[in-house]
Amino acid sequence: MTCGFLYAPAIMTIDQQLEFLIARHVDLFSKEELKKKLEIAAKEGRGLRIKYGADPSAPDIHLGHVVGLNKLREFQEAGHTVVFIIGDFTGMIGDPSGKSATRPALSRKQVAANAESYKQQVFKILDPAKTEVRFNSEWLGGMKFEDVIRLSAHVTVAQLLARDDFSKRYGANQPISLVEFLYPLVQAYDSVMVKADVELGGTDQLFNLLLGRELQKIYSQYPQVVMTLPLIEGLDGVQKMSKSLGNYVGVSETAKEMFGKLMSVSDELMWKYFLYILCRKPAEIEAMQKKVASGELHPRAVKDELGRCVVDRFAGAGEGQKASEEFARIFAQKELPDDMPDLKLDGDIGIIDLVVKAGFAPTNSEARRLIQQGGVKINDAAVTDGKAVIEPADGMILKVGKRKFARIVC
RNA sequence: GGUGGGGUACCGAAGUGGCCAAACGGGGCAGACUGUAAAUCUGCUGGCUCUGCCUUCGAAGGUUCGAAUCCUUCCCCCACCA
Repeated sequence: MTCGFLYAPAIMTIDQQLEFLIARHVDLFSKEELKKKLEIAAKEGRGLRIKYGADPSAPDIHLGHVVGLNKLREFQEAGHTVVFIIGDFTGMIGDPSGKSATRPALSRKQVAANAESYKQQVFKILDPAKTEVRFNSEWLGGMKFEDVIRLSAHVTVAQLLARDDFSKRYGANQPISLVEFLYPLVQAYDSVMVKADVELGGTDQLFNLLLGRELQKIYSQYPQVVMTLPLIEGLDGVQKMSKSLGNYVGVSETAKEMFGKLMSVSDELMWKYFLYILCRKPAEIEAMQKKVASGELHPRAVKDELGRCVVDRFAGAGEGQKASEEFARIFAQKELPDDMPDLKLDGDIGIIDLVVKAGFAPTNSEARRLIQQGGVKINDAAVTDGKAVIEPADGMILKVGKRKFARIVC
């Protein structure tokens, strides 16, 4: 079984290309328009401009982003150009998001640093040669207040309140800041400025993307095609994958971390990952599901493949196999990991101090709890007495919980 | 500007003088079971030199033997009406 990513065949008819490009979408406005755009582009011998916006405050690209990035890559494979917009202007203002605390405003320097990190990660998926990276401060930074007012005149409050999360929050007496209100408008204006043919986003972006169409019409442009892709659930299987919830797998994590995290997802969820992260064909996934249902294939084996393929793709070819083997040794055969941190000790040490010194508990109280609950082991034997004193010996192994190890060195 | 509702631990939310380090739920952590899956079950979830002590309920003062709870001042948030 190869772990190859699904790329476009070299030559496709317009109809084939259309089907390829709209695979896995949730919303699409509209298929006919996209077809028309593809035809015109083909006739004129150019590619379409596919817009995708990114928030500059989160330079950790994770599998949730990959869902959209995969689609962008597919557009590139079909000969189109991705316009990757980093929302640095809005990031510098700081966005008071309804649910969480006000996001900190970022400095110019931070934004620039984040952008670099962004590119590095995004180009694990996108083709740099067919990507145009833009910052929206380019056009927003020079706007006068007068321009802002003119822009705002195009949209009504009722239109904005039509957005699902706005109307919900308004109905529930939740605050909505004016900045948030302006956000969709700003994003829509970006579409005008980059002359987007298509804009891609998560399903939560639908309203903003559609507003882009409206605004483009007002500015006498041919409106962009809007396509949304699903927001996949994170490791907990319930909440959307996001950095703030900590339920994500980052594309820049180590092979070991990625693999371990993927093995902890639920069986139901892994199929989604096969579809949206690895872009496996639905028929292929169904075949696997049937085999699992009949008992012919163990779900663990399927998940192992998922882990190997994802790791290979983001950490480098061959890394997946290594991570899988290491994982099997540690958790199935309960052996020790290849590399674990050394902990230098000089003399006798209380078990609580040891756990804290190793960095496996933030406070003594926490360490005490872990010990009392049987989560602390020295050389595979649980230490449950908080007063125990450890005489260090070279090569002694401290294990806390299931996955924290340290080797003691004297 | 006016009216009303609020600010409690990671989050939501009870508590309105002592039985409050603070119910309950979520999350998290540990243990059992496993495929480090899910589900389930059990325990823990402020700190410490831990049968006790210290700090915490927006902030600062005050009343009281005793305050998250009462009083004063202040700060902040939300909705509605202007």
